[in-house]
Amino acid sequence: MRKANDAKSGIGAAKSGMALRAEGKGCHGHVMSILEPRTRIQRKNHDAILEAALDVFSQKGFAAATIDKIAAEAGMSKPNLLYYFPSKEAVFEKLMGSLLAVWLAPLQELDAEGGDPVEEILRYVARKLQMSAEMPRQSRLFAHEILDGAPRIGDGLSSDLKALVDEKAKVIAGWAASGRIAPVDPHHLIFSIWSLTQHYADFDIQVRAVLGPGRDPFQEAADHLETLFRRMLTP
Amino acid sequence: MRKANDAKSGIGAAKSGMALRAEGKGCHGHVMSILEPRTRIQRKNHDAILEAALDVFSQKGFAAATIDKIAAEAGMSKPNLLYYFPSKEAVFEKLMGSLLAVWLAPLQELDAEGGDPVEEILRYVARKLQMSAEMPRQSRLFAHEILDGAPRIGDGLSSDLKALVDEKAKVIAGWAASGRIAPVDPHHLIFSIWSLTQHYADFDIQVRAVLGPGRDPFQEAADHLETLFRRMLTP
DNA sequence: GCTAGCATTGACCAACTGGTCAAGAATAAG
DNA sequence: CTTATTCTTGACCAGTTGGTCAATGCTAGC
Repeated sequence: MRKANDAKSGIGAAKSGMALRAEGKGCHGHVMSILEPRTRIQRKNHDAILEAALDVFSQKGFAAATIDKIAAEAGMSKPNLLYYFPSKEAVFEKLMGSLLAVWLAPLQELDAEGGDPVEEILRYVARKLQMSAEMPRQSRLFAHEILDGAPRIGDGLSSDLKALVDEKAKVIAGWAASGRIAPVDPHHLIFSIWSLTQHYADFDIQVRAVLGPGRDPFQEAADHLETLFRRMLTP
Repeated sequence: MRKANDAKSGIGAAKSGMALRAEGKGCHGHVMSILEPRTRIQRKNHDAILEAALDVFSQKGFAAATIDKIAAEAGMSKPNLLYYFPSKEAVFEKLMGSLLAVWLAPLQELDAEGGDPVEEILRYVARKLQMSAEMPRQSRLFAHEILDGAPRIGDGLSSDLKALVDEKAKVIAGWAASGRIAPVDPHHLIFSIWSLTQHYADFDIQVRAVLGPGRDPFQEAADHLETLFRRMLTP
């Protein structure tokens, strides 16, 4: 089934050293599989491809996406896209890698020293919901990947992500132990926040269909989730 | 992009009348596109196909699924599968249609006369979580479809589903108005229940990766969600 | 055990997809 | 202007996929 990328770990492996030009030989193939684009035109096309890839991949997932669609969306031919990226998988992995940090930034900012812990968590919830509202494509991209069994993120989950969550779980556990928030399992609290906020991006169609026209899902969600988490966390 | 199935509404349209045998003419093609299987062997193969289809469709979604894989999983050849169903889409729609009722049954049972409203809702949450644990493939199947933009369920969302949710939202609103549960937006309460319970099935890989080995996600989730919703709903 | 219709499948086809390649167009450096 | 390098793409290829069809195996009723 799989070709030959079994223990390839996908994302994490992309940011190794290798500063110099790489493949100085002729070999017309793709210029910069790993390096950042150098010239003006390279940067433009590189960005256009990733933007188009976000659009296409986030709609129906990896399998339904075609490099033809991505290339068309980026305003270029398929061979031209493959001049910048060696394969469809490479585009996907580069995209995921470049988005992961942004996507996890709000959790990174969750800090032990931030005033009232309840407000600190509420701020995280609000930020996360705002990201669902303003970056639904990113949310759906990750949702597709996880739902597919994370075959391309792979170890990124059990290494980087787990480490970050474990770290923040300790902070939350500290708050709970000191009675500054109601007792709660920190990991599952984080799952709940992810689940509830991303639901409004990932299942947007369902939410809108059920609510009917003339309602603003994200505005209502902001109120609802603040109530929910405030009731849940206030000691 | 789409072939020619724009206003086709998918699921709802499948259960029209047409009791008789349909297509009495020779025409070797698929026996019962609409009818239930008649003979012993028809029923066996019909069921095997739908079971296999659930397996394959739920893993990577509609696009990544192939009728070859489904046929192999069902222990038959591709033409044989296409003898029972006219197309890949038909298999998918039949599957969704046959599962939708089961999937929504717990919500159907949510009743105004059921003792304490908080316990009634908690029972719904527990049942829904149990379904995620015991029927993760069904959960993922629906998740894929909604995430894809519900192109094959189509109107089912804004008609049948909306009607059911609106009905139950009224019940919940009544409970809130009479002070038997804390004030809450009924629609968003239902979204929260769906989101939190199905999260453990749809994002199972992520949950397990973050929790690490040796933990039981669904057992922990049961405790966590009971706490969450009890705190949220107790007046 | 015969036959009519049900069940099954190998072979096939057209459309599509990921990826290659050689040749030409644009561009930057001298 | 020249030219070495970078960009760009039409044409092409091999593999896959949804779906068809004619031929054959099988079963039920007689």
